[in-house]
Amino acid sequence: MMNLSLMTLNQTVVLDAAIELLDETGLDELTTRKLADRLGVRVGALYWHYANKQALLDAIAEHMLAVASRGLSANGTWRERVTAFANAHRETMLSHPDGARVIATMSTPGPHAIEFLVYLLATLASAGMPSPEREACADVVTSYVNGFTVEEQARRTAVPRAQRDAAFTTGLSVVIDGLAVWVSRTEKP
Amino acid sequence: MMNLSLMTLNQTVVLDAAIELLDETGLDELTTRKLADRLGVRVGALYWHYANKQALLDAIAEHMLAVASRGLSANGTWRERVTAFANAHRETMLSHPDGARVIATMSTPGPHAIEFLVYLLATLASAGMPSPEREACADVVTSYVNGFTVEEQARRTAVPRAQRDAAFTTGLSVVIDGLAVWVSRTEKP
DNA sequence: CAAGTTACCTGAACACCGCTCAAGTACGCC
DNA sequence: GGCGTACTTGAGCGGTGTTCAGGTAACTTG
Repeated sequence: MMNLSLMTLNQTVVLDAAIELLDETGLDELTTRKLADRLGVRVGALYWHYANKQALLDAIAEHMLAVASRGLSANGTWRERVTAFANAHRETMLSHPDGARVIATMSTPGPHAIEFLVYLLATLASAGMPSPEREACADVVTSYVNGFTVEEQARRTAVPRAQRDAAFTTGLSVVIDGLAVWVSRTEKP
Repeated sequence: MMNLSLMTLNQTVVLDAAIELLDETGLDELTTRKLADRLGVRVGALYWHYANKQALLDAIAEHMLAVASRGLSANGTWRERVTAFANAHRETMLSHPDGARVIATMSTPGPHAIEFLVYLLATLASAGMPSPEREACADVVTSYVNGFTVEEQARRTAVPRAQRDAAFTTGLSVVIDGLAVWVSRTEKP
């Protein structure tokens, strides 16, 4: 006896189905039972492959951040690289419904999440930013992107995409100009 | 027959009990049944006073922001006022367990939430910031504070409070320096 | 090839959750 | 005293994440 999809379950198959379901129905409708139905399987089967639902959501977040990391280049000025980081971060979150919530409520950052963050820290280091302030400055960027995008995606408002992009870009310029002040302040004396 | 607390239920009593329960157990344990137990009442009674659980959480958020607004003064430079706003925002969120989540997932901003935001917008206006950019700059501040504090409170990490305060203050300085660049840029020409 | 071990899945529950609503109770007012 | 309003109960609905003994199929081994 084989299941409907003629395919044994494994972590990747479950993950892909979960992402499909997320894309079609949003995070609130992503339940273990609906996921099991889609896979032609009973609920309990899922728990063989993922310890619990949060572990599955963490896997989704990891997958998203892996995609985001792929697009980052080591070339360009630090301003360009910070901009690329922030845009990739936001774009990734917006690429799935409730993607911002999925990433914000991630319980343990995986290797790709760390790699993603390290890119930002390395960029700030290359701009000459010393270490105690560097982490705080990285937090400014990630906090801004997170805060902006979570709210943007939570409100189902009819503000057109182009306008939201403009607001994000303006805000990002403010942040980067703030970083530039600190860079010049620490490299001058 | 009177209930245990010798007190008829009303919106304020329910709200106060909900805040107590939030303080003692956190948002995940704040359930309608536990709240009813605490009030010596059955679950259904709550729904006479609040349409649903989200309405009750919104009331908690409103109450928190009302407290936050009370501390804001109209005096000082725009930098001092933005700093006061950001500190009050964070302090309010940290004043209850999961307070950041409560405020971030607020469905409809009430009058106190609006009053709070208007303070920031008015401050930026008084600094000479013109209108299309002003809203984006306010978003930078609120997004940063939200993003920072949500993550700070979500991670139950053992980073000492003083260190988190320092990181927040450093990040806030970056943001304000960024705003200052835009202020001087728009008032000079 | 038979027996045994492992990997995976089912079936059936458990303990919760937010929410609804007819029926009951207590109160103030005419 | 009777009535109407304000509030609460009691019971239940449909949903959630999670558990686990027991089944089933496939691979390994003697």
